[in-house]
Amino acid sequence: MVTVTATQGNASLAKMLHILELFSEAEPVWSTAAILEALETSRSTGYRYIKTLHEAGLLNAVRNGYYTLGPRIIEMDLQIRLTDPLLLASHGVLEGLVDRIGHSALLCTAFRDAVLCVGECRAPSSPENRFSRGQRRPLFQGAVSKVILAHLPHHRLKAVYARQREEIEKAGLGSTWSAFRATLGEMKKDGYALTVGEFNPGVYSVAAPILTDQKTALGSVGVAWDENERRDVAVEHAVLAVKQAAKTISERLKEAQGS
Amino acid sequence: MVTVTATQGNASLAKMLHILELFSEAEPVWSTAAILEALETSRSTGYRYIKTLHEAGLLNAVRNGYYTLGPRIIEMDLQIRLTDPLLLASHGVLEGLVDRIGHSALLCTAFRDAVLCVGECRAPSSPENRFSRGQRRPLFQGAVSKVILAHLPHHRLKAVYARQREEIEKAGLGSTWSAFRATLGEMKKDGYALTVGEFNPGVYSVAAPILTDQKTALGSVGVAWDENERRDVAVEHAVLAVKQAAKTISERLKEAQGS
DNA sequence: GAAAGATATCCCGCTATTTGGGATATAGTC
DNA sequence: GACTATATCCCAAATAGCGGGATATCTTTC
Repeated sequence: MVTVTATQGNASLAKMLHILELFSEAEPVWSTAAILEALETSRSTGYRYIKTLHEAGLLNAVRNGYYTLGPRIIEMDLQIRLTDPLLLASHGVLEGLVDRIGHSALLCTAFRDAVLCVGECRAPSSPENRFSRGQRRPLFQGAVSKVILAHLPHHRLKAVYARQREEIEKAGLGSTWSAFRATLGEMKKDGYALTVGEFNPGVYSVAAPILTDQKTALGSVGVAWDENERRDVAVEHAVLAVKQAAKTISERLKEAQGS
Repeated sequence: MVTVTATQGNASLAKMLHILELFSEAEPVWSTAAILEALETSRSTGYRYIKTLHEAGLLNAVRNGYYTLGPRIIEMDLQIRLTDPLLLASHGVLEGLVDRIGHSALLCTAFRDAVLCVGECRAPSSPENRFSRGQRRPLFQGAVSKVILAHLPHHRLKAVYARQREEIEKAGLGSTWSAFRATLGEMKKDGYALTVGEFNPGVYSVAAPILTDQKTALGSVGVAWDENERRDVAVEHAVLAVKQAAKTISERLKEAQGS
């Protein structure tokens, strides 16, 4: 677990928010006692934090003294779904991709030093997978991630490299800054990324960047399919379709920006 | 807008969280300046709050000095979707309802003095409506709400009545506590609620409660259709199907509880 | 329906923490 | 690579949160 770094001065604020980080798929329900222990604070303070979060709707009391993440989160996610320009601009496009390629499509965006899936459209045949909205993915594996990485703004990229030099080398993206930039430059020139079995074994993935006017990435669109699935889809065809989809979304975003 | 009541002692904590309440469908993007003004606090403090929320991922920096709700919310919503017992227990059931009735189905739960939609399954013909996951609905209008209200635990109901006496009377649920209880008792006996055009004009709605062992509501399932849509579905049929669905979900929850 | 057992809130002096105004550093723009 | 706007840092003062214990509220049990 990554501890949220409270820069200075507002330790209690960050500490309170840290409670939200405790909840996971494996441990979705926390007792007050467990929260208090995890916080390493006095009973009073812990209860106060819990109460505040509860009043804000970010925590939900289930049975006696047990909490889960709260309903306000569900509400706020809807608020985002209704207003996120990226998501709105992709309406219909993902569906179109699925129709054309026959495999599941994904919409992603950068989040910290990772990539977050914000939209998806599953192919009819496709099994329930782990690529739903809200899924976090590593920044250095998989086509949707790599293609975003390649189109990150200058300084963002530099900051990422400083923090993740080791991971970047491990992912085979270059052992020096210039090698790293060269690898990404190649991808940038192609305008798409293709990976095989990086994030999930045996899974093909093709992705293209959604770009601003300044040619930096707002996100990416991609399709993925298992190597054991029907292979009659030419990779080139997928590349074209994905690039087309990305372009459509990019242009819609520019329009929305203008209005 | 309902101001979150900070009980005591932790005003700054609540104030920070209040920033999240600023964002709405109508105003999804806020400038730092506007946030600072809304907070009525010093520049330093406001920036600190924003920074803390930003570090927690609850705020997202878009362009220079402008924020939207952050990606962590999307992640946490997934975390809830993957673990919420109510939602998990309803998997397949909503789809079954839609197949049987031919109209859109809804899964709801109580939240503060309102009802929150947490799941939906739209009928193929059904238009994009406003009943998605995350939508808040009044507690005193519409079948899904009323049926939850009728099965609220004793003290919850009393508290609600104290706060919302006026609204309750306006909704025709009774002008005294005993009349209110009588109205709800009727509904409780029936085991379902039927409303016509309460929340949305011209919309029929049938709902049944999802109950615990103690016969208090964890939520409700319902179906809704426009009066102008195909009317060949007998209301009685819908009632039976909805009650059946609610029963199935209730039983699944008990099983899950036990294991 | 009333009592026992938990769970959460309140009280209030103390002191650590946040506060806030201005200077400074960073990021984004041209 | 220089400029403007945005965000962070610095530090003294004091406010507002902290914590230990008592109390109130809710839940369960008989």
